[in-house]
Amino acid sequence: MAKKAGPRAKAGEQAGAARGEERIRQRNEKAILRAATTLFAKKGFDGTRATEIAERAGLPKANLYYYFNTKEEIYRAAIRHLIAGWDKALRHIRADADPFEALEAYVREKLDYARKNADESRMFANEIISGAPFLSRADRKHMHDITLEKTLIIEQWVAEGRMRPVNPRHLFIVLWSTTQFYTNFEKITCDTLEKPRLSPSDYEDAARTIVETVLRGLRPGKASSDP
Amino acid sequence: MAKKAGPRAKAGEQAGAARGEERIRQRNEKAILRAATTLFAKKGFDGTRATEIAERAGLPKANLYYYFNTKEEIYRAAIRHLIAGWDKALRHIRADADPFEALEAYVREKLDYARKNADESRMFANEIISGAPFLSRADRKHMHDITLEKTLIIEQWVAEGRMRPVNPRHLFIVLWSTTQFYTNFEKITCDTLEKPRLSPSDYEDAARTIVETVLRGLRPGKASSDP
DNA sequence: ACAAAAGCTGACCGAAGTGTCAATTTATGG
DNA sequence: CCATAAATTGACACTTCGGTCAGCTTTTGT
Repeated sequence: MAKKAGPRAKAGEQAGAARGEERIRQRNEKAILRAATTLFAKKGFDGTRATEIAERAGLPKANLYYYFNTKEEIYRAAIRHLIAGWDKALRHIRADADPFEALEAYVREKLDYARKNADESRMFANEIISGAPFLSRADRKHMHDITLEKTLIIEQWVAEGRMRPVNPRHLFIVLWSTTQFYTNFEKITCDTLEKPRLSPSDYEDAARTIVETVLRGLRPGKASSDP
Repeated sequence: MAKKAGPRAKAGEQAGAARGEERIRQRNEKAILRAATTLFAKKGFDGTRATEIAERAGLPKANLYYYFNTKEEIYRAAIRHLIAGWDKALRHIRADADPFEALEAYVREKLDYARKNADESRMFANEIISGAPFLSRADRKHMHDITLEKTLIIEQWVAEGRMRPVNPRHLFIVLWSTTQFYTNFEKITCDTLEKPRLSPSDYEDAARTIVETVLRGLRPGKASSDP
């Protein structure tokens, strides 16, 4: 199939007037994706109605289908967008950096990213819990490759005696889980902290807790393993 | 409304033949709840069709509506069930216990519970991410109260110098996030560990990692905070 | 200025899904 | 065994929702 969805779906800004070319299309697609992400995050794919997305984007429903062929296409576009931001924070993990400075920077940035992009973060979590039915093999490979690369750096640090021995894959899992929990499970976090909403200072407390528990446990030092 | 849903919805086993009283009803409700939990976990409330639940429970759809008035009622019943298991693992946190033995036992049991009740755990995660629209105030208060109680114990341990200073609420959040991540986000965990499925030994590795990072960081010892 | 392309939209359709019901069968208690 | 309650179910009513379409308006290039 694939018959309509606008006349020129691809072919970015190749030449000619770079000014406002495709301005309208870009603005509307962005509005649709923003609205969709918020709704998908809260209500999931099936729980979100095309009409709702349209309303939130300030467009009539039929207009949605001028830009996208199906609701699923909107969902996939949103997923693609958030996959692109996956590895941002990982750039701190460099072999020539100080392990603990690098890991702390990573934790703080990840926490910050989740806070500032709460909807994306939640939508992603939803997708994974549901078994990642819309993640392409390429998406998963990408995430996997990036992780593997950073894994090797951790192993190197361990080999150099700069950190305690640790399974780097599990370490990343622990770091992901903690940094995403605050945003993804905001409701339960708020209940626990007895706050109506999470403030920046709560995120600061979170960062400190993660650094002082998870990371401190990895600092080299005489073995105090058994009591 | 609320007109049907079986003749005797409540009034457990009060008297008379305790043998097979209400056997059929009990069996069927259980089958429905089990089937529903699995589906709600994977596809969310709106993504799950009443027909699917019925099929999975081995019943015709109309029979579902003999036991429950609405799909929402099924969902609520499932939620109620899993809230009941929330505090199981927390029983290890007792003031007279050794802090690290207690915390390790807690971590291991929580990990184990999540693994063995993956569907419930995922359904719960789904509910929270979506903003906990079906959690009653009482449910939330229950969770909050239990947590508060354990929080005080941690504070006592800190005051006695048996652990490093830590914000107990954040500590619990870190512990929840890590212990639930493996099950809730199984897909991403598998990709990261390069396994098709998680084996018990992977969970053992997870437990060890959590204990050796998160918990080790809390052991008292001379301050090695700054480099 | 004007033609062609892009953008917009109200009205509509068919598929699918929730919940209903009346009629039938099965279990239970005396 | 019979009467009454419980359990079962196929067929159906009603609604909602994803997606279409034909014709309209606006923008753009020349």
